[in-house]
Amino acid sequence: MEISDFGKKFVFMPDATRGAVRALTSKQLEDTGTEAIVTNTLHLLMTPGLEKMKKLGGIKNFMNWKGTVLTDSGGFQVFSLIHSKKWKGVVHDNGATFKSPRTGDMYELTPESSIDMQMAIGSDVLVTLDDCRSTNIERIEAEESVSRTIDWASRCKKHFEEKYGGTKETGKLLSCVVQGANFLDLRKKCAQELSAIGFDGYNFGGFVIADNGELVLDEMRAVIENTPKEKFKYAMGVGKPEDIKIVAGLGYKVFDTVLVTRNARHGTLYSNDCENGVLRIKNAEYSLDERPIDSNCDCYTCQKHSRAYIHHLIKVDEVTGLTLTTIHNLRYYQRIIESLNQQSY
RNA sequence: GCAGAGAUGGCGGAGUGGUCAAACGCGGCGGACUGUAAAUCCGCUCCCUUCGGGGUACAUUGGUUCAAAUCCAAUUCUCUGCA
Repeated sequence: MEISDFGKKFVFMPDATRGAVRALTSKQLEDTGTEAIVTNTLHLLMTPGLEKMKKLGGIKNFMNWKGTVLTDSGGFQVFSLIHSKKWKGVVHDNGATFKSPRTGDMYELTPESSIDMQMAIGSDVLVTLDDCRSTNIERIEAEESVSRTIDWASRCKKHFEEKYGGTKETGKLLSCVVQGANFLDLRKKCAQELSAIGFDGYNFGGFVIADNGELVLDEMRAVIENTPKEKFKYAMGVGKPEDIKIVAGLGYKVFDTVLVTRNARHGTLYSNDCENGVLRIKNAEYSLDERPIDSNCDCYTCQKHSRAYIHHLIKVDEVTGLTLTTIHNLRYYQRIIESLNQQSY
C-alpha cells in the first residue's frame, strides 16, 4: 500500500503493541489479510528503547513486516496507566512521566520525544501525543485535556517538520487526536483547532463507549463534521464487528481494537454460525463439535481444525490454541473490512 | 507382627468443642473484555428452595456434651519406621 493512500479505503489494524500481534508470526499475520498494524511508542520505548530500535533498523526490519505501520503516540497510556493510577506517573504540560512498576525505571514522553521514538520505530503513520481521558469526566478536566492535546499536537507537528522535514521529506503521515470527552462543543473546538494546524489524518480519541454501553456517535460525528473532508479519519479503539460497521457509516475509514486478539486469547470467537455472532470456545458444548468455528470462514484455523480441537487446546493451555483463535478472529475482521470495501465500490 | 501417624466436599489441602456447608488452591460451569501492565479478570460450583430459608454432610458404628469435622471407644482402611 502506498502511504499516501492510507485511509482511502477501509483498513483494520490489529494491535502489535510490543512488536507482535500476540501469538502470531509476521507471516501468520500477513496471511489473515492484514495490511497495517499499530505498534506502541511507550511500550517500545521501554523495550527495546530508542537507540536499540534505531540500530535494529526500525520495527519493519525487526519484525520482518512488509505492511504499513502506524505508531500510537503513548497518549492512550497517559490514560490507561497514569490517569487510571495503574502506574505511578505524572501528566504535566510538557508531557508525561511513566514509572515502570517492573523495573522502577522512569520514561518521559514529550510531544518531541514521542515523535523521535516514532521515527526510530520507522512508522509510516505517526500520531501526535495526546492527553487521553476517560468518558465521564468533569468539564474542567476535559478542557485541560483538550488544550494540552492541541498544544502537544502543534509541538509534534513543528518537531516533525523542523527535525525530519515533515511529510514532504519523509513520505510519512502525521495524524492528530481529537479529545473532548462527551462535551460536544469541546469535541468541535478541538477538531477545528487541530484542523487549523493541519494534519494528514484525524483520529477520534478517548473512549468510544459510554457508560450505558452505547457508542458515542454524536461525539464521533462532531469530529467528522469539523475536520477536513479529504483527510483520513481513524476511530481509535473501534470496536466490535457491529460497531465498525456503524462507525464506517459515519465516515471513519481506519480502525483498531484489542478486542479481536484479546477475545481470541480469552476464548471468545466470532462466528456467523452462532446467535449474536459469538462462539465461546471454552464452553462444554464444543468439546465434541467437529465443525469449523465458522462454516464460511476461509482462515487457516477454519480450514484445518475443528471446534473440538481448539476447545481442547484452550482448555489445556496449549499456546497453539491462542495462535489458532487469533488467526480466526483476525481473519473474521479482515473479511468484514473486505466486504465494506466491496460495498463502497 | 510391633511402634507411630492419619482418614475432611470431584481432587489437593486448612480447620482440632459452638461464629463450619467448612479457608485457600486446582478442576468444573458460565460471563466480561473496545488507541493491550490482560494466555487476564469476575461470578457460581453438596441437595432442595416461593431465595426468607430448609435438608443431609467431615471413613464406619456407638458414646460424652446444651452443642462434635473437632473429645472418647471399637471397627475398617492408608502411610512411615522397626522386625
